[in-house]
Amino acid sequence: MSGPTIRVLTLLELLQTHGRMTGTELARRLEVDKRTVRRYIRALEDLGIPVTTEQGRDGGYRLMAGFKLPPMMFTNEETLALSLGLLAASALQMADTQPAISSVQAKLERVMPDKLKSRARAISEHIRLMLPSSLPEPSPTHLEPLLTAIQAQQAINLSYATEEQGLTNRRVEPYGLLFRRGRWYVSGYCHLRRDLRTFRLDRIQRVQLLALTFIRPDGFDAAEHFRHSLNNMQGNLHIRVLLHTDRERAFDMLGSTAAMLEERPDGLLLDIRSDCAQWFGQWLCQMPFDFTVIEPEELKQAIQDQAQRLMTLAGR
Amino acid sequence: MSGPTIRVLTLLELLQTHGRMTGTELARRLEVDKRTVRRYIRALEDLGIPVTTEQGRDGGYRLMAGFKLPPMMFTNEETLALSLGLLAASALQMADTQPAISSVQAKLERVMPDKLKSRARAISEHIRLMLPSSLPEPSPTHLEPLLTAIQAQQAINLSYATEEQGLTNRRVEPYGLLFRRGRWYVSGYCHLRRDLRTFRLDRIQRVQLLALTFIRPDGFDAAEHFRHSLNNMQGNLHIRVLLHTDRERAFDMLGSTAAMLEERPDGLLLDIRSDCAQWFGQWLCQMPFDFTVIEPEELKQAIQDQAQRLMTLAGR
DNA sequence: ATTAATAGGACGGATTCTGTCCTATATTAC
DNA sequence: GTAATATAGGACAGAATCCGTCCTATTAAT
Repeated sequence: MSGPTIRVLTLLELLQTHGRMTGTELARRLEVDKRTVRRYIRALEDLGIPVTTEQGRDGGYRLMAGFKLPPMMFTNEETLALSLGLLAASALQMADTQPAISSVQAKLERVMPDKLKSRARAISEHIRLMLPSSLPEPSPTHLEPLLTAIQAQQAINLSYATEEQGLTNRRVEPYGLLFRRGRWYVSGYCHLRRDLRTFRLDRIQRVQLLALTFIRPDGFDAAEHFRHSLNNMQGNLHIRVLLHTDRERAFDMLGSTAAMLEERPDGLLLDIRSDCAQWFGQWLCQMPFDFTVIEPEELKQAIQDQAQRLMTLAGR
Repeated sequence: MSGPTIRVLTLLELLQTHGRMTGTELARRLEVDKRTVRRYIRALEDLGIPVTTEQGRDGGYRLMAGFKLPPMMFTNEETLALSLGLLAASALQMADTQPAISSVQAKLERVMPDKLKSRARAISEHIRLMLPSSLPEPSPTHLEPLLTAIQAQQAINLSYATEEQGLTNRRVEPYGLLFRRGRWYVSGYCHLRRDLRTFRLDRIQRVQLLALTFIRPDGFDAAEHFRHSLNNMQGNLHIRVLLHTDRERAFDMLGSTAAMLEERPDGLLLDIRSDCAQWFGQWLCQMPFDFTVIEPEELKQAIQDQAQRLMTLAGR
């Protein structure tokens, strides 16, 4: 965002996408002073663009109702983001969308000027993403009806295969969908269990939309709930492990979890909650660097158990 | 018509309403010199607005189609793919693109029919992706010049920090970019080492485009080369391990690698090549299920070593 | 009254812009 | 082939703009 010209255009775009915006907000977005935003508004008015301004509390700028322009073509940055996104969708195989992705690319390229088009091509041809992809088998067939139900806030009837009880039938008010480690989940209120539950899509046999609407609780976050339901299954252990390594090597093993490591004089402290000492212990067993378990005792035990098992498995 | 900013925008408007216009005519209308009109045209091009210019008699300037986004139609599947892709790009934090992603979403929504728009909204609001994201710190600053160089098949000069030798300087013919486990890499022919090499972007200090073009070998695949360079560092061990578990549990641990498991009467056979027995052994150490190492011996040794270490680390 | 908005004048320093010279290049008409 | 009419863009120095930081005024909602 270099010159004033592009900023004025961006201001126009911002006003068109968001309805009303305050000067302060615009100033933040455009990275200029509030005073300058006023000057830009004035410039738009000089160009004959009808900007309504409202003074006082709850005031702000807005384009006159009915004034609509088509959006500007994507910028270089936007094209990068878009192309990377499509690459990611393709690499993650989140849904059975390979042909859809190609045709989206084709449609978008058709409306781009040559320069952008070749840029988009370059991105999709010369960038490779190696991402953990999902199971090869099942395209998530139930995604479509679930999305509809969530959008319309419509209850559904699920035929769901649990590990313990086999096929169950339950009425569910679906709140949100989640994709994690190659699998799709749907979260919602389950009338059978009378609680929030999360269901794996590949275990759903049948989805039936009901003529019952519901109201989604405010601020429901599927990821939040998922994490919560993982952590609260049992135990909820407070785990503290000191890793004797540096941030870079830690990142190689932990990925983004590495961000929450705390610096200590003798290493990096991993302070985290987990549901299951055994699971966490096994995970720790792959670390190429040394570590010290501060708490809990169960974790030490889990690691010892695993080590014992490994000795036997690799025995000659 | 006060400042240059307004005049550039007026020029845009003039070109939009009249079809073709000569520089002299534009200069007259804008009350500036012809030279300045040329500068304004240049400014528009820098903004990403495609202007065709025709030299010679009957020449002039004209806007090309594609400086605005036209209305667009997508199928349901395409909308899903597009929205998921943008969600993924946002979750992976591959580049410093959060604002770009939002504005792409906004622009696309503006050119879609209402029905699709609400669908796109529903997808981005009700679907959460939990994906391994990259390091919080460094937005990959060198992505842009590298992409340009790859696209133009232009050699570059890299200032690269290696672990062993510190800062090095080398001429590289960049072939492709790769994103893997939260990090960006560039692959290409390195004139210093006279071989294909892969460089981490966060270790690149400076990229300098050279006025030297090269020819990319046909069918170069960055992922291929990356895998190759990982595997061929040393040894190139042939590994065969029998996993005593089922496909589903195997997938939980192996991710997409699970696809290459072969069914055996007594379990699933993992037949793979790896460079380093130690690394692979440590990775195996986290498995919650039993397994049998068929070959090589080094792998058994590596697992025993790790198990031994774990015993010490978790000793009371 | 207070608060949170817009409105806009004044000013100085950093930056950009602009007209005037150039020369080069491409296309068309004759 | 040549002339005519376009665009393309480097260099330079003086003029203008742009922008943030001061102000003070005004308007509307709480």
